Amino acid sequence: MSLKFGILGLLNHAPMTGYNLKKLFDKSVNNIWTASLSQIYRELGALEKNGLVSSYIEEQDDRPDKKIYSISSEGKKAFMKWLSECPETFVSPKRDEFMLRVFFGASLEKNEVKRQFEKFLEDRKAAAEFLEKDEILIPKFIKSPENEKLGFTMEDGRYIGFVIKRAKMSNRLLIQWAEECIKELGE
Amino acid sequence: MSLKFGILGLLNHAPMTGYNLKKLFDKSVNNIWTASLSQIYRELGALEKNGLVSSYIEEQDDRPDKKIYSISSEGKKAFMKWLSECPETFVSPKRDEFMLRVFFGASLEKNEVKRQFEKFLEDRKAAAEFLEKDEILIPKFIKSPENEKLGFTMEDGRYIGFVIKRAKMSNRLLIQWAEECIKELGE
DNA sequence: TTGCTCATGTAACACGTTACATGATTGT
DNA sequence: ACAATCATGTAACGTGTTACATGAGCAA
Repeated sequence: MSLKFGILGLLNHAPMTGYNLKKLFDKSVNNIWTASLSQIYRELGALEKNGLVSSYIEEQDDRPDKKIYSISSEGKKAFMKWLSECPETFVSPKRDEFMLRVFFGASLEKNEVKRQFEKFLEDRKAAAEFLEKDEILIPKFIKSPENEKLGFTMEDGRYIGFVIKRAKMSNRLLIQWAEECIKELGE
Repeated sequence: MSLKFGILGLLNHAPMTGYNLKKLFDKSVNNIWTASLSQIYRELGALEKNGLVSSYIEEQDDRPDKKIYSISSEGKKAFMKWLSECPETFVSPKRDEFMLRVFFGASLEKNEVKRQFEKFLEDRKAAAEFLEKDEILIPKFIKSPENEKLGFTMEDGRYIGFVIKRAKMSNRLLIQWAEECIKELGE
């Protein structure tokens, strides 16, 4: 239900192709919402049919032609409506495969569980490397030459900062949690 | 893909009906994996077709007859196979509507965003009440009369404890995060 | 008398994943 | 020589959500 609004929200900054949208998705909203290309194309088709976005073709000789999508005024209205109405529920569906494994851990040898936890830890530490080392910095994101045209403002930066902050905090927490679990499994 | 294993894992403790499965899901795996009744029935049908579970009917006079599902040896094998193979990726798909809102927060009035954050906070605090106040205690869960027959051991308790711990830690983190965001929006 | 619990499902729809197809350009 | 990037999609499948249908018993 929200992929729609993710797309509208990005198009609200600047018109772009489905392909571009996917790349922006991966770089920006990705911590929050994932989408595959085919999903995006399908959704764009549906949005166009409903008049929330419009498109035109930009021809290219060397590469496949581009189909550039823009948000319509209808689309802006729909986006703003969604954004401003406060949701009654804040819990989003959770489907965490690793946690399922942990839950059923007793059926497995302790050392095997431990090994899985250790791989999990590695994974989180790799993520930390990326998250903590200035790889994700709001000004960097906003002022990068590729994103310059996207019209992200400093005010956007504040909110993107909130998202990044949460990602960092969560990641640190997961590392701590995993370490404590491993320690408890250790003796 | 994992709903299947969630069901098999619970049936691995004791045979039960789809309806019971749903209730157990809600009480146990719910922090990790959500499933609706119709999903569970459909999945049980598929599992039975593939020989991973079997069922028999227990007739009742006052209430609708029960269809009780048990895990087969095939099912146990499949479950153990899944459980023991270490996943290469630990990131599960994230679709967090509230975070999407935050990401696009700049399009909204600051006070409106703040209001949404405050509702979010309330929500998390309500969850904290439940999580922190001994409502979720492993021994309580395992030794409750209703769960007695489910064959959860103390070893299960350890792992369920890990899950609960993470839920608590995450919730505390979210409260802290939301408070910091609200503070930053405050001035 | 209204709604919850028990207990089964079906059907339609929405959304997500994976695989396939096409084809030039650019970098290693 | 090989892979990645750019750029479009379609098709099939798998999973999740919502609504509907049935029907007794029990508690507020």
